[in-house]
Amino acid sequence: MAAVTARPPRDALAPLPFDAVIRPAAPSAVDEVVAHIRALIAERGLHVGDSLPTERELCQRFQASRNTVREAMRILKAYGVVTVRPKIGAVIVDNRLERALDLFSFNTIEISRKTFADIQGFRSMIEVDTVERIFDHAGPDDITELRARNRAMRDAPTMADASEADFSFHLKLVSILNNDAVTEVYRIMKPVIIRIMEKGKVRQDFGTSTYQQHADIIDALEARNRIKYQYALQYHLELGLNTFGSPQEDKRSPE
Amino acid sequence: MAAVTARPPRDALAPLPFDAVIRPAAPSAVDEVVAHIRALIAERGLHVGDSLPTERELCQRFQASRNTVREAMRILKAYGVVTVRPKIGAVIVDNRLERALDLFSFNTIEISRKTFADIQGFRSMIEVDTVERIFDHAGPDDITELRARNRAMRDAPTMADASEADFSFHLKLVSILNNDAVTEVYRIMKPVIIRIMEKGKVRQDFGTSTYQQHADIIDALEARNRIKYQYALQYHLELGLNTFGSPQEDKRSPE
DNA sequence: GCTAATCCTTTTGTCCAACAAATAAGAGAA
DNA sequence: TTCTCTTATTTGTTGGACAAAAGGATTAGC
Repeated sequence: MAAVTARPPRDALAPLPFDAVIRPAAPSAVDEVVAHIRALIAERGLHVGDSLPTERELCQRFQASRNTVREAMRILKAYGVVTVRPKIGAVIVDNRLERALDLFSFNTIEISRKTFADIQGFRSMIEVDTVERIFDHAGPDDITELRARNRAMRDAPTMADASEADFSFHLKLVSILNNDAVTEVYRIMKPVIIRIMEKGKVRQDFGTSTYQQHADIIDALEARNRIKYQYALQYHLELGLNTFGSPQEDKRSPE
Repeated sequence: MAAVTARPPRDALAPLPFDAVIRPAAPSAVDEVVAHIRALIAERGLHVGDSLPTERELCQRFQASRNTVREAMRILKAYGVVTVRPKIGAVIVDNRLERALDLFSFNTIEISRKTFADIQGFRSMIEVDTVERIFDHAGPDDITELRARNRAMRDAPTMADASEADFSFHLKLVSILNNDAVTEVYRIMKPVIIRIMEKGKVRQDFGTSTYQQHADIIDALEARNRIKYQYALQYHLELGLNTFGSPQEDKRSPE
């Protein structure tokens, strides 16, 4: 009597095999359940604090096994959109920011060189290439604030505080652009940027070389010297690349 | 005959109940497996491209059931540190930035005038201000591809298809920068950008004025004419601003 | 001998059923 | 009424089965 049925041929109605051939990225049952749950949240207009149906109810609703639903729930938990407790069930939360931080405290995986280069390249576009916009908007108060944050970095007691202050300096710089989209993206990227800042540095570096580089950038900004500003900032951003190591990793086995 | 043993009392050795009281966040079996795998990666010094042991091997090594190991693997996949394929197994990757950005594609941003201006400003920084980088990287193939996508937009049957093709054009433009961080940010902003593109337009506009603007941009890029390129692109991006309504909200600094 | 199609084996993907643990809710006693 | 104990429900974990994918070994055909 068919002890285990194991997911009736993809879909009881449609002959999926052809579809599966055409579409290489066949969504797994778990992915489908995740999409279903997201759709459920959307259509019911659920917000933080609201509860989701029980696992078994979701099994029945989406015609999936409990393990499949549980794996889907694991994804949602990992994304920080729900918390699950026994008997209580799944409750919608918003811990996405914490999760983003968790991602890069994941010391087990070293940030790849490609990621490193892309992030620094992105920052270079936002901070260096936008020189005209920054010069347009920067006022005396901004200069003062930048100097204060640079001193805070120099005087920070620990490595973590120093890199936090370092980020704060650059965040202030881009905030001069007065563009929420930019600051939001920077906020999301903060964990990676922090780790990049600490890469190959010791505490003392923040108080000496990094401090001096920041000072040069501020001076150029205050003097409205475009060339010097771009040179100083570009130099500052590229420095970490050397400490990262030789770029042999990316090579596609030159055979 | 004890068909299912189900995790012998937490730990065969230690009396955990006290611990459980002291420590409110009692780590689940899945969390422990995740920690074990992280430790395994660290102690073996595994990097991007290396493979993890098979699921059943991990079960045996950590004394956990396969479902538990699978849920742990789901977490690692959600974190973007491994990819798993049948028969191949789990391979270490680094898609954490992509996942971090993904986290924030959940919320449906409502587009205010300020948001609209910021998004367009952001695009202007990425597409216009980076002119030197784009000129450095753009090749004949890129020009051809841009022309193809522009024609696709002109010939699109519906409004939705046209705006999709419009986005595709701009995505191709920024992809010339060869920076995953930029393309990822564009990808998550896609829904908003699409809505901006359709704002105050009729289907015909994509085939006439928008098509011509794109053509001008491509011509300038091909001719390596920086001034013309920046002018054409900036003009193109600012056009939508007028159709959005009176800009009384965003007090433009009177220069 | 060499190529190509076929079979085989390994590994992940999904399903099912059971028991353990946690806990909210209700029943019962003071 | 209020506190405590029981109960029922829900998540957490386990074991086992089969399906599907994919690489490797085997064999047929030239």
